Amino acid sequence: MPDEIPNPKGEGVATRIISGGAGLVFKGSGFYLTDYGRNAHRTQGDAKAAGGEGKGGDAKGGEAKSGDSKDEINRAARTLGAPDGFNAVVTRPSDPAFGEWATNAAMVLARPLGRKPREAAEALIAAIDFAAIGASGAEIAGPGFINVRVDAGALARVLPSIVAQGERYGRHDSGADRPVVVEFVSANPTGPLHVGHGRQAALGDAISTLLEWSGWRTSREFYYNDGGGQIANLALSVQARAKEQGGDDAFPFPVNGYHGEYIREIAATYRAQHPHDAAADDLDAIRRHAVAALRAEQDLDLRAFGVTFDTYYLESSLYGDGRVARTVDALRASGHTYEKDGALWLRTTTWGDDQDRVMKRSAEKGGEYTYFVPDVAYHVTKWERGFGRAINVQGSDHHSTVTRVRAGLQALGIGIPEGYPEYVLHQMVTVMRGGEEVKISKRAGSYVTVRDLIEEVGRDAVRYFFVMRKGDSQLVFDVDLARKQSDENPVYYIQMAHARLCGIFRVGDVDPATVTGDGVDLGVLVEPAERELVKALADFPAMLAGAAAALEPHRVATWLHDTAGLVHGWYHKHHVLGEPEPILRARLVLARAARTTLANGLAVLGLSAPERM
RNA sequence: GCGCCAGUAGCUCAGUUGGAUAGAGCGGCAGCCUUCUAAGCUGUUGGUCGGGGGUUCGAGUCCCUCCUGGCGCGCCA
Repeated sequence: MPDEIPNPKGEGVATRIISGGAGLVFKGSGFYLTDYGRNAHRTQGDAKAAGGEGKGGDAKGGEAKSGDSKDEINRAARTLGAPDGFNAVVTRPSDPAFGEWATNAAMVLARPLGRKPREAAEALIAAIDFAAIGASGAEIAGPGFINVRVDAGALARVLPSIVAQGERYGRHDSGADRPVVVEFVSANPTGPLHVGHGRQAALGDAISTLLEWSGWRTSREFYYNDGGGQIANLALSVQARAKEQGGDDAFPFPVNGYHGEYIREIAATYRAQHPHDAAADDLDAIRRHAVAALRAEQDLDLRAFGVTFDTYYLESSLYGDGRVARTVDALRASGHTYEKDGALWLRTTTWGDDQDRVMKRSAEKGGEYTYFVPDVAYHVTKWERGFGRAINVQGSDHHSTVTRVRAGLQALGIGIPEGYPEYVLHQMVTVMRGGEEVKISKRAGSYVTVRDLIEEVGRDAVRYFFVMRKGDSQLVFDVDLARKQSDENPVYYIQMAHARLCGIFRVGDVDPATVTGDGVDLGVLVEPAERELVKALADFPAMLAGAAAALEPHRVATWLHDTAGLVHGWYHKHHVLGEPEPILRARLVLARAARTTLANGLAVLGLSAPERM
């Protein structure tokens, strides 16, 4: 039965599907058995305790959202005879001189309507109900763009809406409370977490949060590859070090053993805690000790990083409950397998793999299942646990597994969609310090761990640096930059913007809770710097929705940095305290809305929003 | 050889899914502290968007083809 472990966030309990203490039982084949049952879904209903479904982007009385503008433009276009498939593109122009909204609709319509672009634009402008979308006017620009203007009062009507929604501003419910499982980190318990795992932890956690903000019922899952040769290798490595420490230098160190310093430390604690095995002969006990020690280490790393999982799933449990055997039987029955050279193969080429894959090794190779069989069995459990959507965050070095896991699921023919699971593959991380690359080699043991980074530059900086780039890009982690507490460091820049906004209320002795925007004339927010800031705040929900849909948290990081820049610029150029009453009151509303929105963005990335720095 | 990803300013990277004069940060140069945090702000410098074709009103973005780099291509996980 699963252990219940406290969730550090204090939001109920998480369930892990491994036993805490003596659950690992060595089986002759080299695999492990746990007491895992079939109750992974048991606490699923609690998983979203902190989430909830948002009614996001309440546009009532606020600036019209791009979706509303688009609907109106499409409606107007149809009155002119636009073709059925027509769908206007409405964007926020980069140059404020082009207004608050722009559409290319007239240029796209020109051909089907048989008119020149600018003529089509004139007709379209005549047909659009601008009042309905909160616009004060429109003009034709360039080759046929229609630029829509919104006056200050209408633009700023979004601010009271932001204040009213508070911590919920930016949430929406497109996920409709459907369950999704996000698997990430999934490190073998053979060493501390390295920087690659760190990127995955930051990325996976942010993706999970993004999905929660989109109304998905998200479950974070950690899969332990605790079977196979790697664990045996770990045990042998520790044994060799233990014997060495006991004075037995003749014992051979495994050829592919782990050379990290942590192996010596684990060997030392083993010897201290197992005085009856002074000769270090009990390989089974050594293995259990090593796995427990490394899992504890990884838990500490994750805790330091502020990442919490709802479920821990042990590969070994798949053998214990017969899932691997059942999966193999089902695949055999599907007719997609064959025997060759004494091994059992799956015809993965049917689903686009470049070669068929071995499921079960030949007798002379040990007769065991290859890793991908439990992988398929594991993903079947995701499906059977009710996760109609599954997202795997992995390093790009695992991309070859994508095709074969999906192929295995398709071969089973149990109704799992072809694109299941979805994969977010991230490129490798290069760590730079003092202008030189720090080599990462797990086997060599001379690599940078997640905890090294956190201790050196702080949790917030590590998390931000890991999500500020698109996962597809290789990431250079500049330790020297991350540890700087200055304007060169983007995470401090963003947090400083938030702290400054808080400072306005603190110094002015104004209780933010009293600033709601009720009865305040927001039409006085006419300065370009504040108009730009208002627009950035208004775009927050759409930006979040886009980031969630694309599974790209770096968009949030980019938005935060851009918006922080707008805050700093506005703060520097315009004062709040000491201004005439109408200006003061309106700017306090802007300051509170900006503070709330920045804090929400920081929260999505798992970053703190300090009130003073 | 095959597959996936990337190539944008001196460096690190964005670029709203095909739109207007390609943007930030850092670096360089020149300025701003009796006013809500100078951990900040302002100005400036800097580009054959890897090369070449193509698609169309319009391409950093889509297609083809080369070049370069990373990661994979096992009866390892």
